[in-house]
Amino acid sequence: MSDTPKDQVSGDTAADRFLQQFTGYRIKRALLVVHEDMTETLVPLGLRVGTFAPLAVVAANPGISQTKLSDVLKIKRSGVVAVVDELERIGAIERKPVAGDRRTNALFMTTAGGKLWQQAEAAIQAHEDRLFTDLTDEENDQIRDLLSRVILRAERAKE
Amino acid sequence: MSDTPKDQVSGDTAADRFLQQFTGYRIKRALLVVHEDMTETLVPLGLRVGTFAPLAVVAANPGISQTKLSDVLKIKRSGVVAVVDELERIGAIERKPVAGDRRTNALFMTTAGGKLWQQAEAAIQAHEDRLFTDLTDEENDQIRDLLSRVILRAERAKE
DNA sequence: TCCGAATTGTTATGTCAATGAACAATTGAA
DNA sequence: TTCAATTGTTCATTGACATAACAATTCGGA
Repeated sequence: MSDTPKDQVSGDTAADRFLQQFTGYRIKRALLVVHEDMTETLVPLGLRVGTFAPLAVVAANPGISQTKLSDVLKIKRSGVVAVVDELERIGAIERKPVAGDRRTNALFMTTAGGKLWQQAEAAIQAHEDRLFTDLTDEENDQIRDLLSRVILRAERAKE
Repeated sequence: MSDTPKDQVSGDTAADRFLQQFTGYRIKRALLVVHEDMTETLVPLGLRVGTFAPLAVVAANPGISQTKLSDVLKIKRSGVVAVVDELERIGAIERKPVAGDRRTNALFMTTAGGKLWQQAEAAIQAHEDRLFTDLTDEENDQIRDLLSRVILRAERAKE
């Protein structure tokens, strides 16, 4: 195989280019690098990729229930339990009883959690700026719009 | 919470819109729906999302080694073993010894595998056309170009 | 008012994709 | 020739989910 004698940048081979004809594969690869960089960004804060989104939702929706959270995050209620456990354990949020319904937990951020969220949001904003720095603002808007349309369309089709 | 009384389309709440300010989250959600639809598309062919890409690479690179395959797919050699096992078990590809090197396996598609690949490629092409039908050709090119730049940039930064 | 159905959070268990560490066989290089 | 590197492999583990069952609680209709 003399056409690829020893290339460090293996993302530039003919085989790779062939594979990237599929948009789905590109999305996967893009998520891979984003996930990796995001993980490194959140480690110093004691957060993970899987706890950032829940924290964001609770920050924006004080008193949200776990079921509602599972709905927003598109994960099952059983999965929410572990995530809320973790965020509660590190003291970022807390479960509180709800007046009219003893089944439900209302999720609130602690004051420590508020500060943590401020840092996390700034860190992730910087991370995205860094990763997407090649893109103009217009391109950034475009890519987000296109992704949204794909998501909405597919979800509507599932009904 | 009277602002979201009972919406079936939970992807349209304020909470969700807030979360989607992060491009990384949109990518994740997009991959989720793409992955789901792709799975349904491949089931009738006896393939999975995780076996489609390897099959594509072997189709385009007859005689490729497992290590090279792991390099192209960005997964570890140990992970390739299981995938190649599966593709060999369903009779799509086969391991063949290499003349000059008794360590290496050369991967080739069987004739049955060739037909399977033809069907799979067509099915996935239809799947992408269906999912991305809202997008013009130009937008499709754009989104792929933008994703590529994100991927290349992030991978170069890791060196 | 009462009783069955639905909802909420939870536990236990499984699955799927991928990783890391160790290993034998083989090859390459000093 | 001998030591380092490479290839494929096994095994144990992880992370991020899903499914199924369950107790406690609430709701809705006879």
